Amino acid sequence: MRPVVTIVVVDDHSLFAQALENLINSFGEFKVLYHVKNGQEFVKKLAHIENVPDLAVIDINMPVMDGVETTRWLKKNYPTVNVIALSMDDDEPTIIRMLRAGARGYLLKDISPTILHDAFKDVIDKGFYYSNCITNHVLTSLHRGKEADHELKDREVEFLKLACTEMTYKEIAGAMCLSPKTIDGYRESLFEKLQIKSRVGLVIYAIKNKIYKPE
Amino acid sequence: MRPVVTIVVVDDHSLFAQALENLINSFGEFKVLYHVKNGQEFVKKLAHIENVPDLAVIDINMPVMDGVETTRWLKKNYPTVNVIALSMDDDEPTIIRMLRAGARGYLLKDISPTILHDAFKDVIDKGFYYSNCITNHVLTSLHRGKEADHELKDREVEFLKLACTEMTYKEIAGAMCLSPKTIDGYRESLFEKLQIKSRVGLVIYAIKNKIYKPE
DNA sequence: ATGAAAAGGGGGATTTTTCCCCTTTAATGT
DNA sequence: ACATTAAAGGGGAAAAATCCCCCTTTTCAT
Repeated sequence: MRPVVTIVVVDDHSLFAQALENLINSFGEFKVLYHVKNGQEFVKKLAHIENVPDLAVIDINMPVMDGVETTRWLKKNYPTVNVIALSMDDDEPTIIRMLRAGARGYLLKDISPTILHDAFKDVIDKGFYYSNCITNHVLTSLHRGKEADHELKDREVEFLKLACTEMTYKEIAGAMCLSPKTIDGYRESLFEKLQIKSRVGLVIYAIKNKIYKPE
Repeated sequence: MRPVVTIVVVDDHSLFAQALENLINSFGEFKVLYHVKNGQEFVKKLAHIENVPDLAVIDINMPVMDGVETTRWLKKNYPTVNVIALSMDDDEPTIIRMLRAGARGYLLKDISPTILHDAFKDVIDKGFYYSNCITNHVLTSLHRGKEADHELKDREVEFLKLACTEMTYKEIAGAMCLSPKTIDGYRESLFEKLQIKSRVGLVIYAIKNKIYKPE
């Protein structure tokens, strides 16, 4: 008989977190220590060393300190904690970033309790859990190879955020302390990288990739 | 001693629905009959008359048949069912639409189980539950009066959707079988109504108001 | 060390977007 | 019946976005 596996839930929807806590506890083999609203609260809680769990179930879309940041911090400071990412949307870039940050599994919020249970067991016993839909995503991504991995630079991301406002490129140039011509260069190189043709394309890309979050 | 209140949960995140079901049952005074993934499934379930609940907890963002549609249908066909809307975002237009559709309460997913419990009791006993943040929203909306209720016409919504693509206005005009000049008129009137200055403003507005949904 | 990128910037042309003022036709209210 | 308003459309101009080809300086890997 192995000891009870301890778990922490990190999710800003506290109703969901609470409900999930009850569900997990009902499995019997697991014990939820507590749940927190975001990464920052988790960091605070972890200051008390007795609160370190075996497993952390982390939501990706959170204000303050999101899932990717939290996972990265956790892997650096408490590498023994296994991370399972929990998210509503299954967009590929997010999955990749989450796995690179150190997550051992990725689950969508529309799964069944049974699958959740299986995933927990797999991560504890085998060290990982990858559902079919996730492996498909990752495989297609890897298949496309590294030449398509348009990693945006900090400066480009900054520009992208401003491009989602009603500023003209000239105003953006002023805000970034660059010449309008340089901004024009950024724009053109992004059009090429992202395979788009207009500023609307920039906005849509930024929103899909959570570089700009409306509301 | 009153009889047990029966509840149905409608949410496409079945993990959340399941977890919420457990939580609600743990209150003791309520009994969740079943949970479904969307309005269409709810309609099917209701075909068996013995499955009609006292209360329906309905998520707003669902594929297939969303919260507003579901509530409207429910109020027409089963007016005795009380509806509590459950959502992640607290954007005002959505709240207004949901209340107009017939919801008796509006809750955010980041509330505590206690508040959830109170809301259920209020809706059953008093027929409504409005949290502080919601009443603020609604009051500010009502305060702004009816002249600011930019209800968009079908044609404008159609234009707005196309404006979120990489089509030029000329192409949009072609797609909508209108002169480019008419499209220019739509654009200008929307700029006025929505208090914006550029096409980026249109895209952001459309996304915030769920007229265009990226992925 | 040296050639190749990468980062910042310029000139200039073409389209698109944005803006303002104006006309016609059809629907609508009083 | 008549005024009003909404919807579709036009002319024309200024501003912004898009595109293409060019230059310098720095950084960086072989």
